[in-house]
Amino acid sequence: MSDTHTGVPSALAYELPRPVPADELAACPAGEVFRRVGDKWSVLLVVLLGGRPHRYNELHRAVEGISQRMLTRTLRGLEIDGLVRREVLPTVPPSVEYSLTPLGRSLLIPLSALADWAVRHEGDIRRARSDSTGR
Amino acid sequence: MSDTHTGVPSALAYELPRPVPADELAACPAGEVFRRVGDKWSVLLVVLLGGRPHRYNELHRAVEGISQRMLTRTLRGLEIDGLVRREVLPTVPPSVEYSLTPLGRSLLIPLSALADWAVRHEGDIRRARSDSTGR
DNA sequence: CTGTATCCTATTAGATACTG
DNA sequence: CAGTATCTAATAGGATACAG
Repeated sequence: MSDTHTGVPSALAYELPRPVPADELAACPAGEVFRRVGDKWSVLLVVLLGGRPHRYNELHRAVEGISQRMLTRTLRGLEIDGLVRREVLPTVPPSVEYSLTPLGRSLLIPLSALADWAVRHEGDIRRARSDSTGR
Repeated sequence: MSDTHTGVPSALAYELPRPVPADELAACPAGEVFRRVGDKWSVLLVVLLGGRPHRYNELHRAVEGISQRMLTRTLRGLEIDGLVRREVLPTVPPSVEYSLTPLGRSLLIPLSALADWAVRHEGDIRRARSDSTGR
């Protein structure tokens, strides 16, 4: 890296879509999405449903740690935003199947990219944290 | 479409890194990252600093709506996780410059992919929401 | 200019009990 | 099986005042 910082940090700049001006960010829908996806369970559920459809209690067992309340709430939120589809099957006793909509599946792609980043840089973050905390 | 599919339901399956098994997700560092990045201000600040380094009050003005408390707290969090660098310049009065670390810049890439998704599907989400709520 | 400290509110999430 | 209802604890976040 030859340049200090007279603009864009040079090494990665060509890989990035573009520099984003500040005023454009404020009105940007990205904020909404990051909060939808940034809660405690949404990503987990989306990725899980990305593998295959699941029934309610199936999700409850798979996620481990989620309360019924939060499972229901999170699924409702995802359903309202059009990411998840809820289908009641006419069985006795009733069963409900949750699956990703096409929109939900399309989200899975950038989501996976971010998850990938997380896996690759897990160590960096933990190291940085313990440099701050531990010492 | 001639499918050689194994059992993956989606037409998008071949675009995805892989189906993620449930037990792998629980222990996965992705959750940590999505929460770090899912709070109200982190993404905004990271993307902003991705454009160029900023000083404290510069960020305070650029973000608009953030309190001093949250600006400081969010920057500290990002610094602790090694995404942001804080440099005190020996001026009078003192000035502090915040910039992305290489780790922070690398995060900018998947972050931009997700932001891109948000921009492209903003309408879909709003439509889904109003189908549920307002009607 | 660059923060800290304090107080207060709203939101998130967990636990538990109950229902069609 | 697939939820709802209620209560409570923890956390996030804003407003304001003050400080080096």
